[in-house]
Amino acid sequence: MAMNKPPPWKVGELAKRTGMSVRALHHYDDIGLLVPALRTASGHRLYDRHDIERLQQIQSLRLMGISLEEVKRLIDGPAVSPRQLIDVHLARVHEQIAMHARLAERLTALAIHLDSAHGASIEDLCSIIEAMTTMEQYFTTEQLDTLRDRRTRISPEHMREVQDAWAEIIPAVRQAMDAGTDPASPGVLALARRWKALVTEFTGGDAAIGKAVMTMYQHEGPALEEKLGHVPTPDMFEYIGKAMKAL
Amino acid sequence: MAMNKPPPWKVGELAKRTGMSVRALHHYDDIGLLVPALRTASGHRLYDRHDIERLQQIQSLRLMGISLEEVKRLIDGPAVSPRQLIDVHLARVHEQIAMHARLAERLTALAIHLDSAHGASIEDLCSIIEAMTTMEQYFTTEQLDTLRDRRTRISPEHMREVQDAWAEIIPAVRQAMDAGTDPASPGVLALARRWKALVTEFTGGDAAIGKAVMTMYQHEGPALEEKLGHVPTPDMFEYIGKAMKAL
DNA sequence: CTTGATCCTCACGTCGCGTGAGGACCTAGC
DNA sequence: GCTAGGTCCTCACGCGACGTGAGGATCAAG
Repeated sequence: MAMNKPPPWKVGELAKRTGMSVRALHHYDDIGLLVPALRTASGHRLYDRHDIERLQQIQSLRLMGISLEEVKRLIDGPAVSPRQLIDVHLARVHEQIAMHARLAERLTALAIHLDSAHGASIEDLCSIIEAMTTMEQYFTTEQLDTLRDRRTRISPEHMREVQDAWAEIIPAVRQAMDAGTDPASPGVLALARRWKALVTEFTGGDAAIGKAVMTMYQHEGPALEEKLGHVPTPDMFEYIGKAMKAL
Repeated sequence: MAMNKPPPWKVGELAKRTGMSVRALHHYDDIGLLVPALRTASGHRLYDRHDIERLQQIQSLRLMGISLEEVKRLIDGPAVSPRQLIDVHLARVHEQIAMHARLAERLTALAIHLDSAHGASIEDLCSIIEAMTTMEQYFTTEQLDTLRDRRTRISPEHMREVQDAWAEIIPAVRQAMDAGTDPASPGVLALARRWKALVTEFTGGDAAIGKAVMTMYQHEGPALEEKLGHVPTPDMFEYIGKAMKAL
């Protein structure tokens, strides 16, 4: 038997009834969104039936995530069509979702990296992030997924073996190239075979990934060298390419 | 041949190099996140190598959506483990996504309603929203999907027919009930048959939906009456229930 | 008349800067 | 040496939707 008190209501009562805070109602008054129909001599706000209807409209629209500004425009002037506003607003929400989804993906990938390299310092954390964002520039999402998937299946020891192999091969190739050795010479061919094997293992035979890696190295060469140690330069790609043709 | 000027750099140069705004760098200085190593006699900020590394860390962490406050805590004091922070942050992001996804669902449903009832005023818009949010209280998401799906397959004319049928049946049942007519009497049984058919058509035979409708009417009775016109009361449910048992 | 609840009006804080305002400094050409 | 245009400095308001007091007036009940 809720004895519904008749209007006019004071802020506190209205707040309780509608589940709003008194401060919010004050705010709506301040910005002219919901100005109470009357006030007592002492200045207390008194809301009438019409105000309450308006407040319910406001609450409904706010539930849809519409800003107070837009709510006001919608209620006060039917200059904007509801349908159009909903569409625009929905588009904004979808954009937000897409952004947050991308963020969540990055964070999840980051968490995986942190798990594998535990005891990570802030520097490690940041360089992983940097590497990830750099990779995002050059690889498609699927390619990144493929690489991530493959990485999880590789043991840390093997990872180090591969690193060591590159650290051995790259300087060797540079030396041969600088010495003007024929790319088709047996020594260079041996290097090319090892090179090709390493690349194939990394790319899984996917030529697109191989190309992406090359363009990444070409653009980010100096920056990567600091982090990875030994990085092939474009002329080395050319040189070893000749050797591979002679295989 | 980008001649990399050596540090120290002034704000404008650093801003260009890092893609930040000068104002942002000022802000980071203000909050003590990135205080330039030195200043000229006239007060111009000069950033050294160390500052730049720190800025790159800041940028990395900001890319993951981490707040300036947390970035500061992470870099300055390794009191918080990166891993934990990422997890917490990821949880927050997922929450955000869930919220926005729910919002998008509501907005999409709303858009569908607006399409069917075109030329909708703001009042219509708000009452649709209100009805939707009320329904959300009583039906599960799948039930709402089912109902929405079924609604789209029904022609507007049929919708009106159903409305008219209820407007006829409900007062008739009330009259019979108030008159103390036996629920098993032929007239009431005829009403019960029509009632049952209408309910079955709406619920699609789903008892859970039927129950949800009943509890909704019981809780929201008076509020719904204003909008839908004729609404059955709990005692009418009981009365017609007896009649249905006698069918 | 007192007391506790409710009401009022400022006004600052949130978060990450954008955007001026008003003035000092720096570099280059004359 | 002077001037002009670019860069730098320090305030300080603004955004969005209120939360959270501060300090004081008003109201309803005992």
